Amino acid sequence: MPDDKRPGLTKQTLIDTALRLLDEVGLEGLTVRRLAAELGVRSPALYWHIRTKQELLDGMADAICRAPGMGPPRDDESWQDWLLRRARAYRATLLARRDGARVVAHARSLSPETVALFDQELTAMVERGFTPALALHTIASLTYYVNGFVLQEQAAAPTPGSREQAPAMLLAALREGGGPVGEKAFEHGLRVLIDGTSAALSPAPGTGRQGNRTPGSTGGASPRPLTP
Amino acid sequence: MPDDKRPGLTKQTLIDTALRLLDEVGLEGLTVRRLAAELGVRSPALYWHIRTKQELLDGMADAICRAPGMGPPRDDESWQDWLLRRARAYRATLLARRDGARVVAHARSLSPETVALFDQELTAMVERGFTPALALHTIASLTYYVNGFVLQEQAAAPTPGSREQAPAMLLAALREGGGPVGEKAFEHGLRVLIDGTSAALSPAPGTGRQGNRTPGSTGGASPRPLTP
DNA sequence: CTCCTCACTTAGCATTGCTAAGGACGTCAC
DNA sequence: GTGACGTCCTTAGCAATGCTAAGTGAGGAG
Repeated sequence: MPDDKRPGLTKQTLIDTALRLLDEVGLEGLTVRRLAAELGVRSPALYWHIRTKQELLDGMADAICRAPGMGPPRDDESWQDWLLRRARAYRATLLARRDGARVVAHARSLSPETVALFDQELTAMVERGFTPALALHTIASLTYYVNGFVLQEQAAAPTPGSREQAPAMLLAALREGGGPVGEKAFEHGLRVLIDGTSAALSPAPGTGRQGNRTPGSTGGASPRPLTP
Repeated sequence: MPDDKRPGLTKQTLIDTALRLLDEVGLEGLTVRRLAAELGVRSPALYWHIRTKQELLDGMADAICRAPGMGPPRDDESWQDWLLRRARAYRATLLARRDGARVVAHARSLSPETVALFDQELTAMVERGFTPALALHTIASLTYYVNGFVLQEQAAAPTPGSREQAPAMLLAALREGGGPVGEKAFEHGLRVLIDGTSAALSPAPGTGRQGNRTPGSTGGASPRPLTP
């Protein structure tokens, strides 16, 4: 089906193969020579399609950021539900690939397509009552949280026996509610961020904080806390 | 004061010098040979004091994590003020050193001393009304946020001219309230996290969410939103 | 004085990202 | 046909990396 041009290799081919190879060998093991071998060519051949290895990594990060689940909300979706869904999908995408978080952390630039997708998300948020700056800050904060979270999650060598020598309160916390990573920890921070955003978007009456809302466009923003 | 033994070099000396050198040459430029030259020795000499370069990086990250401003709150400090202060100090510490965030992101383990300090923080939070698990999740979320934030902040090559070709809504956001990084963006996410934590700690009456609080120890936890 | 351990040296290995130069192959003008 | 040209890949190799192996000199213990 793919109406291929002449070249046997494409930048996109490199990126796809590199992502697949990443799962096998990890970021440390992802060398230019190894990728070339996977593609059946010699390593300098890759430099006809990419200028530097960093450019390849940027492409990989970009592909990850355009995973299914990202993108603007559906029309019937509240911004809370959408942000929850998006953040979970984003974490799942990062977790799905070995060293996925490290790859996006090392990326230096995003493609115009991804920026455009991001812009659609901002637009949808503004339609739901956010100011542009508030929308940007909200989605940025959420992204930073997920990045930092999965980065820790994937960096954590389980280190068997570390739990035994944990100090008292830390040990109590571990016994009570799971570690600092994992599903429960992620959901906690996620809920805190969404709840806090609700408060920032439409401050409760009487708290006297000046909301920087555009007056008169209450839209679909609802201040109710989430009900998990 | 330090009762030095014979050796001219110490693991601590390596770490301190490496941190100083990091500001000069960045993480990419921080090679074992370069550090050895800075210390006036040949590169294999360092391997008498460290097992691997990663161990050096771990030590550097550990030193960063024990910067001034970290550690448990003062007695007269509310947990909100303390978390705010701590998060700001943490960000400032990461920002102060070139590639500071990348260094802690690459770290694989923390020293027992740092874990103990962390445990003191958890204890102080429990004294202020948190459950151990809630305290752990809260401080972990905050740390992930700051890590992710500064990581982005220090990765951002300013890319002059990128603002001109930004899509409509993104451009509006940039004009309105500053970029996705910087002081304003950081403070926004920080406030959202603290406000959301207040809600999680003592849910507003009537919302019907089951708080996992230890009943009867309301402590110093106050549900008021922050007044910036 | 001898021995031993510590702390460092010289020499070098395998691997890395990347470059330089060349060569096979197809297309197109003439 | 044929030569010029652009595309895409090759072989060869460079400088730099983390790290290891083996040796060396200094200083204390006996």
